[in-house]
Amino acid sequence: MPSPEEQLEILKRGSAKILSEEELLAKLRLGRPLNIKLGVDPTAPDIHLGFTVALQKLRQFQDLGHQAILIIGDFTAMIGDPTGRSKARPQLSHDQIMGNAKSFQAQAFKILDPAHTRTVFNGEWFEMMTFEQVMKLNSRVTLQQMLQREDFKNRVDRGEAVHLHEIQYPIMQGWDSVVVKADVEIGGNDQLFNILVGRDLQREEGQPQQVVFLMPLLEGLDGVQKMSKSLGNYVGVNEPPVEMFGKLMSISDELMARYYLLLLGEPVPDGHPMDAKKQLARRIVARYHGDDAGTGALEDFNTRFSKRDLASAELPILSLSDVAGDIVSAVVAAYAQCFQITKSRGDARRLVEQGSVQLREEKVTDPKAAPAFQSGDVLKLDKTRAVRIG
RNA sequence: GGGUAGGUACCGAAGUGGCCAAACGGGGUGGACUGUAAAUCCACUGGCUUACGCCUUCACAGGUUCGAAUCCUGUCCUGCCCA
Repeated sequence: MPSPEEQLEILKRGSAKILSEEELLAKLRLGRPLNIKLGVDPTAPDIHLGFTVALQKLRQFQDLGHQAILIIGDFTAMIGDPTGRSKARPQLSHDQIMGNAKSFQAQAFKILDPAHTRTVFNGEWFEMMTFEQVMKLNSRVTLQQMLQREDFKNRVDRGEAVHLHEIQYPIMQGWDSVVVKADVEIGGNDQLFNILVGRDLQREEGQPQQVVFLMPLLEGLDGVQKMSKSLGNYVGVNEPPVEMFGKLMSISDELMARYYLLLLGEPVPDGHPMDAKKQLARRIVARYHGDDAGTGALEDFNTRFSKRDLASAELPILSLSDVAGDIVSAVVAAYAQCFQITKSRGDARRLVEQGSVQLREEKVTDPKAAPAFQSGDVLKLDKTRAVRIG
């Protein structure tokens, strides 16, 4: 195992902020595996690339001999982390949450080392807390402390509702740290406040305080807001290779530089940005689906988009019997059958009228058209989707 | 509890009896241009319909009216001020 000093050097790489490095070094010198906490709220069934930034750091801790503690916030998910939000999250049912939690764990182990991971659900301790205990916990935090938070303060200033249950969130996250006796808590850059609350509570409980270990936030596909499930601007690690590849190809050059840095830990290579982006996409697909899938997705992309050769690309098959009738019906059926996307006939008609739909490489712009479909025909729906009639 | 301002489509926000499926902006989608990039330009953006039109929608439930997002009553929710 590397020396504490060496470990610190390794761990510092790619981090946004550590409070404090001295404390971390002192803990590393204890010579025992540290408890490294990372919390997740299973508010969606997918882990996205943004979250992998923290997961990868956690893995790095593991590789240095430390113990990962993955907290699944089944209880806190019901509240929802208000961090950075301008309004309260919709509350999820417990069933939804547990379903998400399950697939979540599976995905997390694409990155984490299961042998050195302890997974715990925070419902374990929150569900049985008495109101008395809750009040006691609450008595340690003041309203003013909460209002120091930019997002709460903004909402107050703008005259928007801040519900009391939202204010509980940081306290609960902090209590998690007490329960698992965290030595270090990893989080996104916006988690400073929440993690500091954990330190406060640990001190109150007479525990050593956790080190705050913040990772940069990865921007979502829009390049502006952080990658998040609820904003829909994310790339899930479980997404099919082709989709993942496609999403990554759609990012801006500027964003690509961030992705290189945060996901691959290196700068953008020289050359045409498009080639750099293809490499980025290939490597990330390979990371979660294997090298073959990465190469396959790249090849698929090349035939499909670079060469615009839909005919020889692999396409979902839409049965000939499903396309009886006019072109609009066929488009609706294609979205529904092959992509699980519900389009209204109005939507489909618009696509046709605006020149998005092509049959056998020919634009079909008349919604009334009822072309004679044949087996093997390629029906292009929009920029990225096409099906083969089979 | 009292006063007061509000609750409009994905979001923000107009509209205060018919011309409202509802201005405008953002977002989203499609097209042109490209590198499925950015920027830009154009179009579309409740459902059904080729269309005329029909249906559902302006917190919820009733009511007035030939006609309601708009008026009345009740209910629920939120901000602000007071207690």
